[in-house]
Amino acid sequence: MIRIVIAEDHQALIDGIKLALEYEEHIEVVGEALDGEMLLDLVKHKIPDVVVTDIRMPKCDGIAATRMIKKDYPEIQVVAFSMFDQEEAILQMKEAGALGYIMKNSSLKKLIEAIKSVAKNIPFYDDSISTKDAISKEEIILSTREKEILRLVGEGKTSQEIADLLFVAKSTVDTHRKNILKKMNIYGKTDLIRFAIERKYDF
Amino acid sequence: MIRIVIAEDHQALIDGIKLALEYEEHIEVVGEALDGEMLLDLVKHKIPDVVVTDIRMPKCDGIAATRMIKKDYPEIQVVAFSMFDQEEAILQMKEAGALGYIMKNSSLKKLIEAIKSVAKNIPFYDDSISTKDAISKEEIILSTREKEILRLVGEGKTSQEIADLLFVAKSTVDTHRKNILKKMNIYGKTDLIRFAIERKYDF
DNA sequence: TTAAAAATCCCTATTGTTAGGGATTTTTTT
DNA sequence: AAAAAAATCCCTAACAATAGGGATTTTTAA
Repeated sequence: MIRIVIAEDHQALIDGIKLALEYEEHIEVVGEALDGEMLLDLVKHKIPDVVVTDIRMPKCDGIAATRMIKKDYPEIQVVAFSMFDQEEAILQMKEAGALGYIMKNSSLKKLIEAIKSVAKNIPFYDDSISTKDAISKEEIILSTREKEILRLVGEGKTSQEIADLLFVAKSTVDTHRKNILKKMNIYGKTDLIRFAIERKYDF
Repeated sequence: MIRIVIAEDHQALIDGIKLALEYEEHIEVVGEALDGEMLLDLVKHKIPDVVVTDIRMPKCDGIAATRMIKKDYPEIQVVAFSMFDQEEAILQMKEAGALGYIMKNSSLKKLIEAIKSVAKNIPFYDDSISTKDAISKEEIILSTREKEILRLVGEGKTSQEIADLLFVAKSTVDTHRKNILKKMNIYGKTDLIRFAIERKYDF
């Protein structure tokens, strides 16, 4: 379980991140801060595994906060989440000790990848060539048909409805569902509908 | 169905908004723009009902874009989604013709409320007193127990598991589920698990 | 071309949810 | 105190999904 703290000026973005992370089983948001001061306070009390922080923040900016965090808690990894194209900020953040850097145009999916990556001590710099091969990619090896069916499952369709749509037998759809469950290592506890809805943004 | 176009500098925020709106049956995202120029182009081609736009954007800012949109398409309503505490921007946006204004610290839920509100021609200014009573609130009349159970359903728990947690009989949980379905007017087509997951952010 | 992967189909059994009908007790509101 | 609302419980039937086992055909890649 990766315990993270989010520091971000914009509540809406925090909401979006939390919404995306809510369905990540291995990532738990243990705190959120709206400025650098709150962030440092939170880190002290929660001791998270990963800190995701905006660079521009009120009271104390992300770079300064990262420096202090890395000084007191070197084992905590930091992902810088910048809203701006500050190229020099990447360098400053690297110097401050951030292991991940996400650009303003990155998707939430990338952010999640970054969190997982830095948690394993693997750097993740988006839109940079230097570490592209180091990106943690646990490729989902679903076939085209399986993805198609998973999508339809996520849209709330039943096996019978999917079968009718794809002109195949219900038993075929059921078999695909079974194989998807196996590939995804979700045994019993949850059903595929939930999984499909939760992972919808990940296709 | 409210057809909307989102203009927003930050892809991650667009992702978050789309994620939240994906489960809003009455709102459809028909386009997204990363700058003001793209926005004006999109509006021309898609003619949406509502435009959600950031104020600070490359090429052409949200205020200027709003002015042009309201000039050519006065029936299109605009929700300004500002990342900054620019108090003067509210006035400028009002003058430009925006009917809604969401502050940087607003939740995505508020944004959805704003979209629904302006689509009905009702102004929505977050953190302002003037229009607070005009907020569109289709209150969900679920009881405390029902909300509690809906939340647990959304967490992927089965009726039996919920029953054990709440120290009641499974039949009680089932009855609550039935009543929730009735109150929410979801007959057959979808199941409650889906509904609960989809509305999770709305509690 | 041959082996591997993907896609197709069927069977049985169990569990879970929906949908219909009941009913009683507790709490809240008028 | 009486009426309304909320919460509790039970029954049956039907449908849907999971889990286990099989099997064949078509595609793709080595």
